[in-house]
Amino acid sequence: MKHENASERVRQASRSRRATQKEALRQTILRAAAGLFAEQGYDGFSMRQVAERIGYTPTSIYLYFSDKDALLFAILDEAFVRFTQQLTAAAATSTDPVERIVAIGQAYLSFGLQHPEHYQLMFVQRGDFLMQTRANEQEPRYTTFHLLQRAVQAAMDGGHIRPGPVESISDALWALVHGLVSLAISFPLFDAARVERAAEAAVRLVIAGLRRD
Amino acid sequence: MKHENASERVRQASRSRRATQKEALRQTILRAAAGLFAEQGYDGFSMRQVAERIGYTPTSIYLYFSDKDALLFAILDEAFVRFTQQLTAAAATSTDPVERIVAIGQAYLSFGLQHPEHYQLMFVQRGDFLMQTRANEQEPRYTTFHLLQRAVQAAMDGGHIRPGPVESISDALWALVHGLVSLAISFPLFDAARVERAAEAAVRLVIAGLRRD
DNA sequence: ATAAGTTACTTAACACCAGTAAGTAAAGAG
DNA sequence: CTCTTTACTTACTGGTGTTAAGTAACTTAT
Repeated sequence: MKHENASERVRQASRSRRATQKEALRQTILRAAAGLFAEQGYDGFSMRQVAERIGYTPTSIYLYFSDKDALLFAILDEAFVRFTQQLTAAAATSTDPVERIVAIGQAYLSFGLQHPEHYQLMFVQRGDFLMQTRANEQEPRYTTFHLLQRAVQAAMDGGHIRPGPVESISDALWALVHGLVSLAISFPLFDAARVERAAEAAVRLVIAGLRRD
Repeated sequence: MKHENASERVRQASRSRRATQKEALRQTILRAAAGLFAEQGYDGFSMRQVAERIGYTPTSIYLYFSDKDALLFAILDEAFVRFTQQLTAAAATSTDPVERIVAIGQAYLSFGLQHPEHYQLMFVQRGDFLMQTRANEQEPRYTTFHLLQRAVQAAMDGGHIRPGPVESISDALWALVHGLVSLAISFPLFDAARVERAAEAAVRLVIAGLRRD
C-alpha cells in the first residue's frame, strides 16, 4: 500500500510537472508570436517565423495551437482584454451621461491609434473574432459594446438626450468612432493632427446631434 | 521612293496592329482578373488563377502588369470610376444643401454595400491606393472626397448649417459613413436590417448635429 | 529568299507559405 | 528491463509571387 501511495504521488507530481512545462512552452510560443505580430504586423506574421524565434520547428507549434488562426486569436484575445478594460475605465470616469458617451468614444479611438495592427485584425479583417466566445466565459466578445448601449440608454432615461432607438443610435456612434480609427489607420492622408481635428468635430457633432435642448 | 513609302506604311500598320493586339490581351487579362476578384474575393485571387482562366502561363501576365499589385490596382481603378460617378450623380440630385450631404452619404453607403470586396481593398486594406494618381490625370484619387467638402462648404455659406472647420466636419461625416460601411462589411453581427436602422439614426444624428435652428 | 533581329510566350526555378503523416528519441510505468 | 506515452523532428504536399533563361514565331533588312 505504501508503495502504491508513493507511486501514486510521484505519478501525480510528474503529470502536473509535465502539464506545467507544456503550459510554459505554450506561453513561450504565444509571447514570441505576439512580439512578432507587434513588430511585423499581420503580413510578416508566419508560423515559420514564430518557430524560428523560439528555436523549434514549425510543426511543433501545431502541438500547442491547432492552426495559425488559433494562434492569432490568442494574440487578439489579449488585446481584447486590454480593450475592454480601457473602455470600462473610461465609462467609469465621467458622471455626466453625455460626457460618459464621449469618454467611451475617446477611449475607443485611443486604443485603435495605439494598437493599429491589433485593431485592424480585431475589427476589420477578422470580424468573426468578435462573434467568438472567450474561453471560460459565457458571453461572446461583442457584448463589450453593450457598454455603449447602456450609456446611451442611461442618458436617454435621464432625459439628457433625445429619445430614439437605443441600439441604432449606439450603432451610429460606434460607426463614427470605428470610422475615425479606420481612416486614421488606413489612410496616410490622415496624420495625427488631422485625426485629432476630425475627432473634435465628431464630438461636437455627437453632442449637438444627441443632446436635448 | 515609292518602295520606301510603301514599306514605311506597312511597318506602321504592323506596329499598330501589334499594339492593338497587345492592348487586347491586356484587357483580356484585366477582365479575367476582375471576374475572379468579384467571384472569389481577395483571398481567392492569385496570379496563377488568373492565368489559368485566360489559358496562359502565370509569367505571361507579368508582360502586361508589373506585379500583382498593378493588376489589383487596375481592377480597383475601374471600381473607383464607378464610385466617383455614383457620388457625383447623388450630389447633383438634391437642391437643399443639407439633403445633398445626406444624399452623398447614402450613395457612399450604397456603393460600399454593393461592392464589399472592392470597397474593402480600396478604402481599408490598401489605403495607399487613394494616394495614387490615375493614369492620364493630374489629381490623385482622394480628390473625389472634395465633393463632400464642397457640399459642406456650400451648406455653411448658405447658412444652413452651423459654422465650423469645413475639412474636419467633412472628415467626421466621412468617418461616419465609412464606419457604417465597414461595420456592415466586417461584422456578421450587422445584417442588412440593422445597418439600415443604424444608417437612419446616423442621418438624424447628422441633421440634428449640423443644422442651424 | 534568306539571314538577323525582335516579340510573345513558356519552362524551370527560387524562396516562401500553411499544414499533415510518419518517424525517432527520451522519459515514465509496470 | 520492457512497454507505452510524450515531445518533438524530418519529409512531404500543394500552394503562393516572382525572376532568369530559353524557344518559337513573326518582322525587317539585305
